[in-house]
Amino acid sequence: MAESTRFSVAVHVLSVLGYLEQSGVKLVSSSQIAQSVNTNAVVIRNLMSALKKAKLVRSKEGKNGGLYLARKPSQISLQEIYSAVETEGVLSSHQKPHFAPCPVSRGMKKVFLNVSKEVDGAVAKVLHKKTLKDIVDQF
Amino acid sequence: MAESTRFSVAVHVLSVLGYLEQSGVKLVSSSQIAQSVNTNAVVIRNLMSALKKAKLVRSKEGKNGGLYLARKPSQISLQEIYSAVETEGVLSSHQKPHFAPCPVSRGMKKVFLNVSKEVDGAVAKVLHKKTLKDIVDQF
DNA sequence: CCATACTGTAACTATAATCGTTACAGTTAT
DNA sequence: ATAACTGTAACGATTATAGTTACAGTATGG
Repeated sequence: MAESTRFSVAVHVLSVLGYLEQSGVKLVSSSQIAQSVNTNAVVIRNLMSALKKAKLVRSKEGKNGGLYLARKPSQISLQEIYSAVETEGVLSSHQKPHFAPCPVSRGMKKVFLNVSKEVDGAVAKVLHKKTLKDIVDQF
Repeated sequence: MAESTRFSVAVHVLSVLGYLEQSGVKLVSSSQIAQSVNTNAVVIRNLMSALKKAKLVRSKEGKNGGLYLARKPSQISLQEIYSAVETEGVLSSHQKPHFAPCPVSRGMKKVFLNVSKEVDGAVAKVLHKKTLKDIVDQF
């Protein structure tokens, strides 16, 4: 499987919200955000669905509605964004059934999972230190 | 894009070579390895092509030929395996053209790349510490 | 020296994941 | 009421990856 770009789009989207918030804009519509990302508004709304579940954004429905950050950018870590939109870790194991006569084949899944967990932990540590504010301040 | 499983297959393949080497087996054919991974022999040979370029394995052609490790398992780090088979880092940025009027859109690529590099560095550090021997010893 | 069993690689097809689109129901402001 | 939004389902398009077929090249061993 090719790697997901959901995380990068999520960071982009939240950065737009954070950036405009600084300029006094309270609500941003999904189609405005879609313009910035250069994609379809529905793609943004689907992503927002995940970000809402993670309580990173809130929305106002109806006319003149839109999206806004649920917290201050300094209180949103990239790690939270990551886990909100990516279900799997950074390394993915192949999922073929094992070949019973081979001990390596039988044990591979478990062994790889341990490596995978360790890598995910290191990634989480890096992302935990960075907040959305750190990103927004660069614009 | 769905995430690549090339790394996990590469670790599996090299583990098979390392494991059998311990049992005195000098050469393993691509179809034997394919059985263990539960895939096609050509998939293995294509992967081996990358691993040969990285000088992690060698091959003997012709009848009774096969593949073998170029170095001892203790001298092969998971980091080397990773960079041999994965061209991109663990985080991938979306590649849409930017929307010129939006500063976030214009700057996003560069900003995300910095995060990406930092994450890749952390992953490399973890993988560098682990060798193929550490993996093989678990079987 | 020919049959056999391998590697190496190109070219093509199949499959699956993701993205994008259409459509429409629900909600709120004016 | 109408217009402008969000929310979500369903479907189609696109793309990445895996798998397959085919065959040339190479070494071994009878």
